[in-house]
Amino acid sequence: MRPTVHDIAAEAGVSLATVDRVLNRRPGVKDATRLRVEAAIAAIGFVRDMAAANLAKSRVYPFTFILPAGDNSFMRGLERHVREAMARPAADRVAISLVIVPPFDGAAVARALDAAKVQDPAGIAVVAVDAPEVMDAALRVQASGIPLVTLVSDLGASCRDHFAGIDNHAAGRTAGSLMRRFVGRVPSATETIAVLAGSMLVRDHRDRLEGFRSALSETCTLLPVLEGQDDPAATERLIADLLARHPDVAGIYSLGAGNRGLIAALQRHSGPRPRAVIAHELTPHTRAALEADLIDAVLNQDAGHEVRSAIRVLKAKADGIPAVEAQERIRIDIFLKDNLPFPDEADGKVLRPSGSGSGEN
Amino acid sequence: MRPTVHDIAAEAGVSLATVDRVLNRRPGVKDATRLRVEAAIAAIGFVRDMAAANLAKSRVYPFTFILPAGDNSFMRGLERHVREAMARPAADRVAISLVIVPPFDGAAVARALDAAKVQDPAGIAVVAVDAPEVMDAALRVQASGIPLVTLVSDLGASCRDHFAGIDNHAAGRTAGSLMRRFVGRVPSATETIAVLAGSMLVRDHRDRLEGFRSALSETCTLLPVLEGQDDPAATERLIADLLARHPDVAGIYSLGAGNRGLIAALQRHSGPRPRAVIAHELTPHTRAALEADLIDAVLNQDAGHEVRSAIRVLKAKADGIPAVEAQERIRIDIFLKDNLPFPDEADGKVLRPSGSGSGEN
DNA sequence: CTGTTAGCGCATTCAC
DNA sequence: GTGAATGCGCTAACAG
Repeated sequence: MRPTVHDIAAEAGVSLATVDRVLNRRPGVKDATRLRVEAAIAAIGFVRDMAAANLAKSRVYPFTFILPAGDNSFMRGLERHVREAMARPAADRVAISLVIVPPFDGAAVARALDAAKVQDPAGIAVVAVDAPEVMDAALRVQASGIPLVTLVSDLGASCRDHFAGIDNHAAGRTAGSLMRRFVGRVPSATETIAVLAGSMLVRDHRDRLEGFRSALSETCTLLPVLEGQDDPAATERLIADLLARHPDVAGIYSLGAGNRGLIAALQRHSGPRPRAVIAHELTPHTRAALEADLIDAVLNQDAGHEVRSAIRVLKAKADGIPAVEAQERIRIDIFLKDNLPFPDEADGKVLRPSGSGSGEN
Repeated sequence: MRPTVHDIAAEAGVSLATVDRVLNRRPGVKDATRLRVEAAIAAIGFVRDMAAANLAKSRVYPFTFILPAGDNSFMRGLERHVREAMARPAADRVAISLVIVPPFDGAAVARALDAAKVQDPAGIAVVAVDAPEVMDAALRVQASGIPLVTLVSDLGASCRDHFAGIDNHAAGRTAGSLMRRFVGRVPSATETIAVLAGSMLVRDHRDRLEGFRSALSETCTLLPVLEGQDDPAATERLIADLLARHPDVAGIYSLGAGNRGLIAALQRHSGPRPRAVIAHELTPHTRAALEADLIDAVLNQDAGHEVRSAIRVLKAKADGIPAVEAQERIRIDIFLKDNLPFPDEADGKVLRPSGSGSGEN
């Protein structure tokens, strides 16, 4: 049997209450006593049973998550993962309120932040829009002492406590590397590459573009960036036009959403498709396109990981624990047709089992 | 407040004990009563607090892990993750005994299995060697009612309850796809590709080779498979010889271990290196090689995920819960220089935070 | 400053 | 078949 608080108490010759005070760094213990208890803890190698502690505390962490509306598959997947976390409050003693705001609407996000603030939750997670009014609202949240985490899309580092998302510059570089390799090297000829973004107004898209450019450097010729506003219809028109105008385009990098439009355009296109098509986020659409050989690679951020990480960080911040940033880094997954995970996993509909997580998986 | 067993008891007009019997599907309850309790559970939407349940049970799961010795970096990483799990028994009420056996030694694995069996643990996890005596021992373990999980390298499906590892055929296909793309398409010319394996006697290597072949089909010419026995020195000789003999080799796929030898040979080689080099498992060596542009891509299986998954499955089996196979699938990670995770993560030395795991992750 | 006591939500003896 | 009582390891009122 592992040592318990009783064992510490016995070893140190004090009562449970004192042990608890020392354990939780609470005041009201003479230094000498504290030292004795700490010695006892070290001596018998005590490790606190967090499950029991949480049970006794019966503390709940009220968190607010703010997500954009719209039919963006990735965002809806994100929402599903949040709802999943809401559905098992048992596991982590978390009570999440979910707020959906209009997409790409800084004012709406700012209002939602202010509204959340007055509820005084133990923490807020928000898919940020890179606008001044959002930053102001974020600063107000922070000023009121509520931990704030940005999700997927970041704000300035000074306006939030943590960012739960991928390194978008690295993602862009990764896409660039793959593009270079996939397009192939035709000696002494630079290839033409097209980039499709949602909007250069959001930070993650800008970062990806920059990374992509830096990886391709002078290897290829980049056409002017197309902006589809993450809208499938607009995107389809842009891509159809591109394919018509540049039959020789060797690769397309879609760094935003609206991939349904891209896929539709590729499908409708009669000529040979570009040698390399790379997109972001594994959704039912991009998955199908991978399987149908319309897309060659998909870079993905695991929405489930991001949500769970955000929750862990918010809890840590709420408890005043510094939360090891390095451990909460979100990976950039690369998926080809051949290493697609099962639909349930990345894409998924299913809850995790009783155990822990992986992390984690 | 979430409903508790007391609420059920009140709602159904029975005692806690009866509620508990129904909850845990134990006999000794009249059908009519059982129905009433179940109705109450459904009515108030009760969900059992597993943390509290485990606390009350104070059950511990004694598990035995059997791993190969040797200086294989991947295996040592695996061992580190097992030790990590041993170090925090608090989290999952697991008590792991770790047994290290000589590598590639079927007889030793079989002996270790038999030795573990007599301890009567709640489950056994083993990095299998594909040999008849191991299968026999596995069957003996299963016959004695102890759940058995193979880790990383599988045995016949009939000899174990679960396999915690990647789909190696898919991994081979993935490598093949990447190889095809990385080598580039030189119209009307097939390229020469070399495959380096550890040994065709282990199942995962065979599976990878098969997948690789199927993905490349007639696109490339595969040289006869080199077998380095996962030994760096032998591997280095093989590769040096290969590079000398086939200066035109376009790609190398290293599907086993011993990558230090491969890397050393590439480093020493004076001429241009093959256009594409793909290896398995992210270790300090392959990571450094990726960063130094000696290797182009690394396929990886997350050892930490595998260990945690094995534990989850063993616990589920021990409790008689069927364990959702689909949720325990291990992903095939693709790493390029550009999307390398931080050292601590895949490669890592650090423990996870207090929270759950992402996934896991 | 320190100790006593009563739970947190659930499982498990034992009586009835 | 069913119920009352006790405890898992820890925290949080209260007393002292």
